[in-house]
Amino acid sequence: MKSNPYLIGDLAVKTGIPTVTINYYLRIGLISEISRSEFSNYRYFDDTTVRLLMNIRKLRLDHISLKEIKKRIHDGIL
Amino acid sequence: MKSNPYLIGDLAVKTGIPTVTINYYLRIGLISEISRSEFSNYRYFDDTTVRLLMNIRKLRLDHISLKEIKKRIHDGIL
DNA sequence: AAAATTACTCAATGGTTGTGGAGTGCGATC
DNA sequence: GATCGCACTCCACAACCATTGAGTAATTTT
Repeated sequence: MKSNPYLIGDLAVKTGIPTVTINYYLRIGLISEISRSEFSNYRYFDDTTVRLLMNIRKLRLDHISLKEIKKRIHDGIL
Repeated sequence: MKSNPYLIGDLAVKTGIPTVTINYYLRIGLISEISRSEFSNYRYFDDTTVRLLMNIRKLRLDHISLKEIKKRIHDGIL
């Protein structure tokens, strides 16, 4: 039972994080796509990605480093 | 959304129907999108659309008219 | 102080999508 | 024979997405 599909631009609208930053987070493996378009190679995301990004945004406003955030995600705290 | 998300190009790959034709089917209201990207305005589809298009393809190979197909869809036969 | 790291940010290239309008081949109708 | 409708098909435009390499300001490390 999945949720709504999103493309990267939708994530930006929903989270307030610019697409370039989200692209950066993808590049460093902080977040990842749910699946991909077979044809266009576009990345698909869903509501879990939105929630994760919102949490990341909060932590970043508290000056928590990306390394620490990555660790928390890996530890299942996020 | 219930199943995997698709963009129009994915539908073309999965059904063998060219994107231009799918676009035409959309234009005349034979099929419709499940939802849309808020940001890019791209159309999202899912597996129900894939199955519907495959049925349409079969009927079309049997020279069933689009009007008849549209009627069958409306009547819930498809 | 110099060098390195962090967290972005920008730019260029090439493929994808939406939209509207116009064109095409073909069988049916007048 | 000309016109009509059907079922596509093509075109041009603008916006979006993926990827890569490079740049940058601020902080940290050496």
